[in-house]
Amino acid sequence: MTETSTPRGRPQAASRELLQDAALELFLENGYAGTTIEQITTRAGVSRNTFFNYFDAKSDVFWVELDDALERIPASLSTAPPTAGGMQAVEAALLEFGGQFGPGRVPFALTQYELVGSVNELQASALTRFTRQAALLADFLTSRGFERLRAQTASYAALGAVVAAGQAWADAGTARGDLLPYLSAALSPVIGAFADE
Amino acid sequence: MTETSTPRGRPQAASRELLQDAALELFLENGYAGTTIEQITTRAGVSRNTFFNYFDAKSDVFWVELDDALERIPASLSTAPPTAGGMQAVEAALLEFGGQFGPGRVPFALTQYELVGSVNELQASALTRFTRQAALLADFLTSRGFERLRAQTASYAALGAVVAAGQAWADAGTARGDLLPYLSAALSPVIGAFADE
DNA sequence: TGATTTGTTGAACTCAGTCCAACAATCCTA
DNA sequence: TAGGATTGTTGGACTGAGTTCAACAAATCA
Repeated sequence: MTETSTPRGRPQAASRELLQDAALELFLENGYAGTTIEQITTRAGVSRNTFFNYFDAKSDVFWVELDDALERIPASLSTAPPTAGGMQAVEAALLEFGGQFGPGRVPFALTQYELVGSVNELQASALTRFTRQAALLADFLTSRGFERLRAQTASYAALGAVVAAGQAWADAGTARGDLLPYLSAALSPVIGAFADE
Repeated sequence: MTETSTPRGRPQAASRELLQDAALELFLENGYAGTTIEQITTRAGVSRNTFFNYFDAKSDVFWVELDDALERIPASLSTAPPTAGGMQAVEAALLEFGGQFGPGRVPFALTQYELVGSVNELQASALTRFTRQAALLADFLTSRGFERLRAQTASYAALGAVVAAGQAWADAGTARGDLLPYLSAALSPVIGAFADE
């Protein structure tokens, strides 16, 4: 599977995890905006530029956990039976996505989602992710016979539901149980609206 | 209405319109990313810092026309008869918003919406606007008795429809007629899904 | 005339992100 | 055991948005 033999050149002095740990610590101590890339790399024991060997942007660290979960959506979509409707497949994929989170696993981005409202970099990176996923869903839906505008609208609406559910769940604080109930409640009217092809 | 008497201190050397004209010219000539604030202010005949007396960010110029139209939404919402459903009021407000655009009036942001995908500042500023409007709609819907999560989801979905319609309309190129048909097509399933209170 | 108000300017600064050339640590081959 | 190739790290210089602040300029008002 993964590369087992010893790698070729100079060994890595850092890793995504190392930098991520340093960064999240600092985000908690000084806030996202109050943390510079230099502080992150200093704590990780490498130089500033090395950061960009592992992440494209400071904001990428903010989203790592969500990104990992988002990555599986395409695979999840492709396992949908061709007999099921497009929207049902989307619903299943998004519920599978949401099923990964619970009281014991709250992605950092969600615990701090108010930040997205106030930090430019986070807004930009949030929208990047939203539009990427929307394009993914919309392509899938068009491949299932949806007309373009309808596919786009349905995708935006479904992802909007995911975001709303995530925020409501995060707002629920320590009392929150699983994300799933929030997600399926938010998703169901949207799926229903676009399901009848 | 507006201040009629002569203003007190030093007269303005610039104006939003002056800077906007200079900026949009340069955006067309060199692209958004290829235009610096300094170039804008130089063309407008003022100094760099003066730009920030009139706009909070370079990206604000990109959205001016849309911002102007968005400003009227709260007023539009408040004119809705209390007898009408919340979603009907939202639909009416968004259609009124969309009704302002046609082949003769295509906001700059829409003619160049692909840019939003590639320029960080534009992504951030786009999401700012999206969330601001969403908060507005959600507050309105909660005031009409919607439960929070439902209000948020419906707001995101409705605005998603607006965005999808705007993009589809922009994609239609010179052949496009009014925005309204696109908008009402995108909006109708969403309104229907959340209408039955 | 001088005080007040409002707007403009320049300078210095922070920080994310980019680019590039020098260098360091490893493995592989002869 | 010495080269070469490979991979990663580092430092330096740079761009450009956005912020802050103090100095200055142009107007009105008393």
